[in-house]
Amino acid sequence: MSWRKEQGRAERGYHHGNLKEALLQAALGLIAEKGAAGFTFADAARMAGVSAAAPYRHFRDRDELLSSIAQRGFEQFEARLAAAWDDGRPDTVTAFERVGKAYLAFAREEPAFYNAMFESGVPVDANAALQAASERAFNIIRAAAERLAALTPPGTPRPPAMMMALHIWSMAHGVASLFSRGDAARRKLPMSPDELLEAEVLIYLRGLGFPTDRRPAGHSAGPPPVPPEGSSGSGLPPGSPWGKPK
Amino acid sequence: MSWRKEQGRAERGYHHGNLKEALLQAALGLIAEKGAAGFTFADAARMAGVSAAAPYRHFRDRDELLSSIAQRGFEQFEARLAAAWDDGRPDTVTAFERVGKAYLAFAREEPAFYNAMFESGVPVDANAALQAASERAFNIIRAAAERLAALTPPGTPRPPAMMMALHIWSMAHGVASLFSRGDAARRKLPMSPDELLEAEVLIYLRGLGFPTDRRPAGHSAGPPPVPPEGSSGSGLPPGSPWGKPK
DNA sequence: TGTACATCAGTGAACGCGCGTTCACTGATGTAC
DNA sequence: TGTACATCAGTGAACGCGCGTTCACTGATGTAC
Repeated sequence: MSWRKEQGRAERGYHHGNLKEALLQAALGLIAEKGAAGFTFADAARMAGVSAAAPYRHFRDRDELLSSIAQRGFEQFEARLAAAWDDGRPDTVTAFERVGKAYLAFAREEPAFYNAMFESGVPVDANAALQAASERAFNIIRAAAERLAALTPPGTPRPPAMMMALHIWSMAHGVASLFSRGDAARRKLPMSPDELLEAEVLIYLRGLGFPTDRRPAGHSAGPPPVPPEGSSGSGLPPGSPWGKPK
Repeated sequence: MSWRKEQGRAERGYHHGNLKEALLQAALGLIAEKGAAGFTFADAARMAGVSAAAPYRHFRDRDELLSSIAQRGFEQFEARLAAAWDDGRPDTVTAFERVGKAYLAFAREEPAFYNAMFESGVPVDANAALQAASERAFNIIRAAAERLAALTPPGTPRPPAMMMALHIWSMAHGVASLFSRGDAARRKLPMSPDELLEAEVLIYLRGLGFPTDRRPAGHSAGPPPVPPEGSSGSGLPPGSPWGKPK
């Protein structure tokens, strides 16, 4: 067919130039749209404007592409969590809460990454680079938990720092995957996921002995305290979020 | 082929007798094995020992089968949560914690149902029966949260009961989906998911003003208090559970 | 009790489809001299 | 600066596969009389 060159591929030559990157981007878009389960290698090639055989020059198979995405996701995740933590400034509790929000924000804004990282079935130990990236991300939360642990008021029983890190992780993941993901499966809520998580973390911190309705000495304005009865979320229709239709 | 009758289908006649049920069971097994994403209609037929066309007599399509499973899952889930709640006996806090454990137990023991209900992408509002079933299940948690709310010591700010219900749900779901599912994607933990969730809930309850290291007056033995530093989980290798290989 | 017949729940062959993967190939790029 | 050549990144045709779905069919069951 002599029209090959004129057809769409006109702008680029025979070589794509940056196919690996283009495939990652295409896959990311497809995952955001249909979930990691529904994404196919062939589709990614098509979206990148390339034949179905071309991706094999850059990825052994579909799984390798998927785990590359997960890895990149963990790297960006780490960066965002680290920025939110900001080494505990201005104070540990404030920074800790900010990490929780950053977690949610990531899940909301990067549903494709989040999906590939936590819901695609890619085993974290599939390859060393992926595993290292995921460890670095978790270490931000762990470091934060350790600082928090060192600060808990004496007299209050508290779990090991590692457990606290896992608590914050599961709270954030729970809220994110039930209510904050970008796809259609998420449940409807009578409040924002951020409000929900923030209140949850605040109650948790209070349970650890931190005063949360008044900031630790030396810090003025912070996130609002646990919402009292009657604030957003109450007075709304009593339907179940598991069953809320629209 | 004249051997048709003698081959495998010998025990049953031309009619299966209970194909609908057999398909549901087959699908459940397949989902447990490969996840809802990897389950196919044809596979379910094969496992039920029936031609690929037979399922169409009982289900419009794959999605209808899947949402039937989700619905049945919510029904069983409700039953287990209700049994755990036991109308708040012997006391609200104890029963509340038992609900959390029942949640985890369900996720662990019925990964296929859990998957279909929460991770398969089946929209809860796909059909009225499914939605009703999921609502009934959530209502157990909501009822428990309401009783808890009515009991919170005065003076402690607390969120609406609905929000408390969502908190317990997301904690349980977070732990379940990260650490307690039956499939290969779950992360390794330096402690049991039950311990993790129990401590999390206890700290949360303490944050609501409940005394958790000593049971409310009138109740003797209960779950252990929040584990102090040094209990299970500490002193273990400092690796990240996101990256823990084996 | 027996028979005719309607209904029902399966069969198996066929179809179109898209995927993953391989293969010999070819156009483009870069480099040695 | 020019040319020969190796290397690289794509092509497109082909393959086998399993899935979803439809179709006319047929064996089994139940029921009216």
